[in-house]
Amino acid sequence: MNTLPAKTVERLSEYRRTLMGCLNAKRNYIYSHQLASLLHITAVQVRRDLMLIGYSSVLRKGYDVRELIDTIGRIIDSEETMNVAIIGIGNLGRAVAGYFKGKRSKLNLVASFDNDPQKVNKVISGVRCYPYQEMEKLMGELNIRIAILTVPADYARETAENTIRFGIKGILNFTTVPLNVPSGIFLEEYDMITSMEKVAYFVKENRF
Amino acid sequence: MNTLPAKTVERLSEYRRTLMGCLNAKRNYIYSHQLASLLHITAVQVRRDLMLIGYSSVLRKGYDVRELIDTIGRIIDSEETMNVAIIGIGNLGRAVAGYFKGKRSKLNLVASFDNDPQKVNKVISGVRCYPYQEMEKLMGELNIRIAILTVPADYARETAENTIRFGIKGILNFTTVPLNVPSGIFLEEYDMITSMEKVAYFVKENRF
DNA sequence: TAAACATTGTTATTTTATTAACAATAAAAA
DNA sequence: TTTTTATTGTTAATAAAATAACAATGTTTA
Repeated sequence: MNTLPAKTVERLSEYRRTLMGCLNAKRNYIYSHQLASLLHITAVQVRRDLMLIGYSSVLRKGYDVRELIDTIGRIIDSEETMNVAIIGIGNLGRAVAGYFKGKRSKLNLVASFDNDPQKVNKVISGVRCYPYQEMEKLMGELNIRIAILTVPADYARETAENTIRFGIKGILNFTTVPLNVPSGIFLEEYDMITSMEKVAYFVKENRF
Repeated sequence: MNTLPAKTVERLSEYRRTLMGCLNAKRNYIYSHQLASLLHITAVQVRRDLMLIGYSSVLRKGYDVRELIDTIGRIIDSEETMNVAIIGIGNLGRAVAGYFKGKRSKLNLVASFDNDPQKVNKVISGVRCYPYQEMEKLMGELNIRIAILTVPADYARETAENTIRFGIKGILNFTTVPLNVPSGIFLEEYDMITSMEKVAYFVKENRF
């Protein structure tokens, strides 16, 4: 299978969680327009995305919720679990950690790192916090593949370089410092200030 | 001036902050390719964005950093300050509040709301937390235009509807629940789980 | 049974975003 | 002074994403 467009991957993640909600509500089949409306997108978008992953419904009966959840999982999850660490377990790090409570099936938060002695060697938001100095050793031992960067801006670049040196393959950068990474490392950045200023701009303009 | 493309607005926010860093470093002029490289994008992108806001440099001298900061401000900031509230001052809310410390010039965080008696009427992360019940009254009094939604998923929809009823014009939704809003309200959503699963997918695929 | 209908999968079209190409031009070098 | 060079602003080309169009087809209704 070819690599999917990034936007499709994002929506697949959202489809799956929405579908899990449907299962909980004992709904076993769902039409494209229903799934679309739960996510406030169009039915065509849903059908197109599902086409890309080769999923087919029974005509006029809608999609089999459980089956579709599985199919999406086969596409976007890895075979074995993928281990994740949070670097910097301040407010933001703890918030992110909280999302792992609901058990992301194949994504495993296995460690956090910090250099605050108050935090080190404690379990914070459900995950053990290790001293920053042990990162090198533990990245290997725990087979950590993804780093979530929630350190203060001043440490962003240095920390990112370290995680890469210690073998990380993907970084989710929540700091406001833009990173660049060598090829072979996947980088996803999210900047909250940008989002806030964007909202302010469009509110001011009031046409969008 | 026509409304700018959303992506351009996002980059303008990033340009400005990068330029402020330059000013601090006593750099007064900057070439498009230098600004680009600080953000790990292309010089054409920078020039194109600046073309859209009608900024011109002195040829071959690069952009005047201070002037460009001002120009961007005139485009993306509103005349008067725009007031913001954080709804739900848990870990994520506190993390967001932290970004206002550095004083977003025209974006003012004036309140947070929560219904935890432990938090109410205290100053948390630099902002006073008011009881959820007072939202209606204070949204008007404090002239709050933008709501940042950092409540637990179960409250997302209800809370969003309330903020809209109380006069908010823009929502930045950090919950994992997709919202839909009436026209005239600007909605920006960010879903951390989606980002994490996206990173996991591309790490697994290892071609992007 | 035949006609109308609802839904899907997919191709075609449009829109949006990015990248490339290049003329214009001033500074620096010859 | 003339030539070369570096940089910009802008138009043209390409790529990516979203939307529309529609044939195919099984279900329901008449």
